[in-house]
Amino acid sequence: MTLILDPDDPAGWREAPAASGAPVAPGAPAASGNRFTEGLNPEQREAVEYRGPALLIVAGAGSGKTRVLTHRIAGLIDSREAWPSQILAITFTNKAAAEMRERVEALLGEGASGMWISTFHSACVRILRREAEAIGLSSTFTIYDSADTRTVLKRIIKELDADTMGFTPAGAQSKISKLKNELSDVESYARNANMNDPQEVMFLEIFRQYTRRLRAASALDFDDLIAETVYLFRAFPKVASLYQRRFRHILVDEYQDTNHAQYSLIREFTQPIPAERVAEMADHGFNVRAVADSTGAIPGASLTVVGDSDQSIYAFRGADIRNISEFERDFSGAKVVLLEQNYRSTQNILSAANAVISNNFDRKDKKLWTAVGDGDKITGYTGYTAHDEAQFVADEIEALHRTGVAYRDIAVFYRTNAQTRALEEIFVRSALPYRVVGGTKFYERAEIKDAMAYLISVANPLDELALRRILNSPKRGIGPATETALASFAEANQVTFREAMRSADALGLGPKVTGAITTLASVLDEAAAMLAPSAAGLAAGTNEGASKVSDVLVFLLERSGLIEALRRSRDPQDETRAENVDELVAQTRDFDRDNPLATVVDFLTQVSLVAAADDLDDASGTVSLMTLHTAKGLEYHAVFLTGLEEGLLPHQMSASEPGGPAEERRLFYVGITRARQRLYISLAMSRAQFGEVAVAMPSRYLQEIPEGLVDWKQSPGMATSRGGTQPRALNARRPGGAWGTRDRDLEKFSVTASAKPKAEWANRVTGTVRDNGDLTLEAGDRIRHVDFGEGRVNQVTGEGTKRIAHVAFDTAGPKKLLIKIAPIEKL
DNA sequence: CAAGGCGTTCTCACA
DNA sequence: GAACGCCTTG
Repeated sequence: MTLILDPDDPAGWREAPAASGAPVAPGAPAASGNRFTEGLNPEQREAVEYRGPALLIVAGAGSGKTRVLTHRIAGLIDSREAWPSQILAITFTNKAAAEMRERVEALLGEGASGMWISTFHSACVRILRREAEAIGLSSTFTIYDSADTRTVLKRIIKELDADTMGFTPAGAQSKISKLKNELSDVESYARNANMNDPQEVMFLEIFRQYTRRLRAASALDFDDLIAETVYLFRAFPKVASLYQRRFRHILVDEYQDTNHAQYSLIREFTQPIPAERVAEMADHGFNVRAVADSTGAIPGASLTVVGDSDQSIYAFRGADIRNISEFERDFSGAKVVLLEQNYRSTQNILSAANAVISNNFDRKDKKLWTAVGDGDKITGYTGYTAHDEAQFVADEIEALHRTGVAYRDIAVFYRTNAQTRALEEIFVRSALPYRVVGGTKFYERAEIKDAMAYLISVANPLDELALRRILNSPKRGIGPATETALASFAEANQVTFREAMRSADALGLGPKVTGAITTLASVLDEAAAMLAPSAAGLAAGTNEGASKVSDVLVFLLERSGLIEALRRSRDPQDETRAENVDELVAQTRDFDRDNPLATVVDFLTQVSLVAAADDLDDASGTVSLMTLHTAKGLEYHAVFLTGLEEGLLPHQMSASEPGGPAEERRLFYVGITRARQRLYISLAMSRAQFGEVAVAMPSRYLQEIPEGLVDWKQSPGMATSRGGTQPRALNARRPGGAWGTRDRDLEKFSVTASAKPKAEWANRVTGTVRDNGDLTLEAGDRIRHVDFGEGRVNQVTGEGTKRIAHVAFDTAGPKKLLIKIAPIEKL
């Protein structure tokens, strides 16, 4: 095995300053009173200054943990206790990583190159690409996302006829993911499997096939990225030692969401290096003296973790809350610092959060408090339909905006992505600038996946999945039968799918099909040649002389005919698709500009690892819509929590999982604590599911908010007996318990849903899109709106199809309407 | 043998 | 409400 120096990161191996050589005695305070602790409260200061092998910072929501982390890192570097290159900080998203780097650099007043601040997945990819050969992978391995994984599993299940035994791609996927997060592989699973159970035997076969296929394609799934890095370190202690020697300070954010594999990885990073291996490394020319102790060994890196078990919301992907609750036991001599003072929210918001989360038993009691005062009450609203609820949200956003709150300081959260539809319809109609963060992402669109598959096929010729994807896209008359013929030819002749394509002549297919295949194969070969660096680049170990990513992509798009097929198509949707592909090209141009010597593989990696929260754009000046999961770690002046209904929050699927309702409650807690000044909670009494309208019940968590904190504009109680009885306090306990699943309540709801005039509510805001064509309006015109009645146009702004009428309605108040589609008529 | 049309299936959150 | 899979047609 060769010990590899980081070619693009020479600073990483510089000799460390003497100061970091001798491990600082646990508990010894660092120099205090420096500029990195000014303005911090005593607990924060302690978290910044403590020096020792292990530190747990229990950071309640909004307690300034990012500040503590960045100040801690800056302090370590500034005091010369560590070089930037000796620091490894793990964050949850790439955006958080970029932000942390900026803040550290701002504190230091200089660049801090060599510092690794990244997500678990990015750090692992970086290591695995460098050490790929050791574990029999190509360094250009592909990263499969869950859709890719599902496609592979679908094929396997079909081939094995496993669906007859009740196996589904989704089911197998989640089981395999769970196993990998526990660091189980096919062999270890096989050892413990009950071979008399046909179900288990079949699953084992699926798991084995899946593993084999990813291997053959030189591909890793998301879970592999972590697990393979752990295996690498365990199987090759010398490789592990390189990283253990280099990283002396490991910091992990959102520690409550780490799973077993990630935990194991952290353990590997913080292992000490025994004296014999240190001596061996010294023989290989590594400078180890600066970090070795008096016995000749290198002590384990110091570990700082930050987390809040109340914000643990990723149990579904294997996050183990015990990692944080048992930290002190795992790392003996660990110091714990508690941050409870909140600098984000008003007391009313915190009181609601505290009250809700206190319903989770089995937690360390922790109460957030603030010095900023009570603030406004929480505003509540119960809509009759999801559209009604969305209209409330839109109206309140406009009201906030009129008082001077910028759109970018407002966010709307929901439990499931499907809930965006109603919100978007209303927002578009209200001419409200918004942005859906995450969701059906750009890179998940079919045409983008196609274009990416071309790049992947060139970068990693072993990737059969990518090849099969592009085989008949654009349509070249290559159907499933031809695809199967190629696959069996490859199998029979022990060659790769790609080679089978090159020798398509030998398959005895029709001349047209054969021609299509060989043409595609040679286009890919030509593109592959573009990737090779020049002799000078090879000698220097850089990518010099290779074509730019954008050039390779444009070449592929043109020569494959993909872009032409989209442009020539009569399908109006293909026009948008062509634009999307153009957008992808523009992105590769940006990438080339920002990363001059980067490879196609670098681009593919970056795309694979973008997180939902990464495409947040603070400068966009729009309202942000996102799921509660994506919202973690963010904060807004005003927050709308929507769809607070049984079945959504808690989600239906959580009921059957142990700990499900408690995790859903934490999700609610995370949502509440994102708000700085204003919090809105809302729900609908009926919601479309499966395309059908279903009755919705208020979420059980709503009644956990103390009565006095919420100002209900329309409470669930009022809504049930609309127009009839007195408004009933939401929290009023009735004999037999609060509203929940009792039949009586169900009746009430269904009465409203069915007997109440449908004409009035079912279509209060129609879901259909109108087109008012070239209706012209100007200030002074009177109009009639289907929902809002009559009003007067005050102003018209915008151009063409984006013209917006600012209307003062006689009863409904001021609204902004997108003229083209608003259900209005001129009077 | 491929392409397009129609009935059937669900759908949680994410790197 | 759309993505998938099956079925018919070209």
